[in-house]
Amino acid sequence: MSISSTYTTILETGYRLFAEHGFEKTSMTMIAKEVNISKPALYYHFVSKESIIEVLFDEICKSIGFENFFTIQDYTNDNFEEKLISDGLRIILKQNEDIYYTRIMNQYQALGYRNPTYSRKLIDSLDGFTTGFVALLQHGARIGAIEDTDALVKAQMLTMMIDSMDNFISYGLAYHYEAIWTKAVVTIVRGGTVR
Amino acid sequence: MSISSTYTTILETGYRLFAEHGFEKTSMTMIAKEVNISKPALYYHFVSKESIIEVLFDEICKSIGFENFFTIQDYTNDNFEEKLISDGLRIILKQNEDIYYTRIMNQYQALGYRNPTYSRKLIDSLDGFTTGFVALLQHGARIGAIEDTDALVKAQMLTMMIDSMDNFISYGLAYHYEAIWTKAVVTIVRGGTVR
DNA sequence: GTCTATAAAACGATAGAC
DNA sequence: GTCTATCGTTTTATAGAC
Repeated sequence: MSISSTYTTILETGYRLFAEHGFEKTSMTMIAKEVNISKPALYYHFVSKESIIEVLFDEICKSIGFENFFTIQDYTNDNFEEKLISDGLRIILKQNEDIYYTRIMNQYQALGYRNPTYSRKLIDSLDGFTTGFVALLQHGARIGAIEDTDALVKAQMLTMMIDSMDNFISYGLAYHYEAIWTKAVVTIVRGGTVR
Repeated sequence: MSISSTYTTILETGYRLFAEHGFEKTSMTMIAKEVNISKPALYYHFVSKESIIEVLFDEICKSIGFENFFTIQDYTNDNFEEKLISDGLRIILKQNEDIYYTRIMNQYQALGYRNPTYSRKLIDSLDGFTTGFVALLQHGARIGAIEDTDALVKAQMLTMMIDSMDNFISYGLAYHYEAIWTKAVVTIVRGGTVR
């Protein structure tokens, strides 16, 4: 259809191959073969393998913002706890639909250890979740749905739980994620001050 | 000293280089140069690069058992909560001492996605923590230190929190880990049943 | 935009001497 | 146990025609 349909196909194919075999073990030859073009044609669209990896990362980053999963205005005194539970579970569900996501992110985390460009964006994304949860918890306190204590620590715990659940799910660990997230929300969000 | 001092040096050097540059970007030439031997000398001690990575993994796995951090018998009715907190914080402290640890484990996790030998051992290690926490919580309930509810879910949450804290610390995120772990222990362990 | 052909470098691993 | 020298393969990337 579009004049850059090849461009998109390359990105989609790269996403899959990178997740399956890893960045290093996925060669430009493999991608070209899978897309059914020659290697120089591939280099026409992307100046290097690294640039495919970079563009892919930016695309992924766009889709993982806190606001994509939580809309603070929709939280009321009546639905606060149950909505926080169900919205969190939606994230888990989304990861179950895309088995490649966490495998790819694991590799971007590794890149981040050596390249600040990647770590910066990953940290920003996590910060976005923490900041979002803080705002959500403060909203909850304002409307009288929850206690007004330790918002930052609670938000950091929720961020870590979300991240960790993604990780464990992608590894095929049969944990009780629904019960875990529910308990996290119920006890953490309700719970009082740390001594 | 020992006849296999070179063998040990290779492992230590490999650990550092693999953490710094990654498995793929660390070549046998680099390791040989850093150890100050030739490449064939390196191949005398290890039949392949993969075998260095494997031996390294087994060494690491030995040091991350639940029992290395938590001794159930030492938990009494008086010290239960505070000991669980301090023992957990000891794990965090240990990771701060070895900045390479999480970087290496991140890569073994990636290997595990494609090789069951690695994922099997990683999952066993996590299972060891969950099983250990269950036993610890049941012990706590038996001696009347905590409520006797949802031991498995609580144990899974604690395992995930430990794993996640390691991860976030290694990424340089300045979270309130002490407060987070304390709150996790206090609210999760004390807290009642999930509705 | 896509192709065939190829360059240039790096890699894992080995032969064979000492 | 360690060396020099080298093999065979694969990699990223490009020159140049269409």
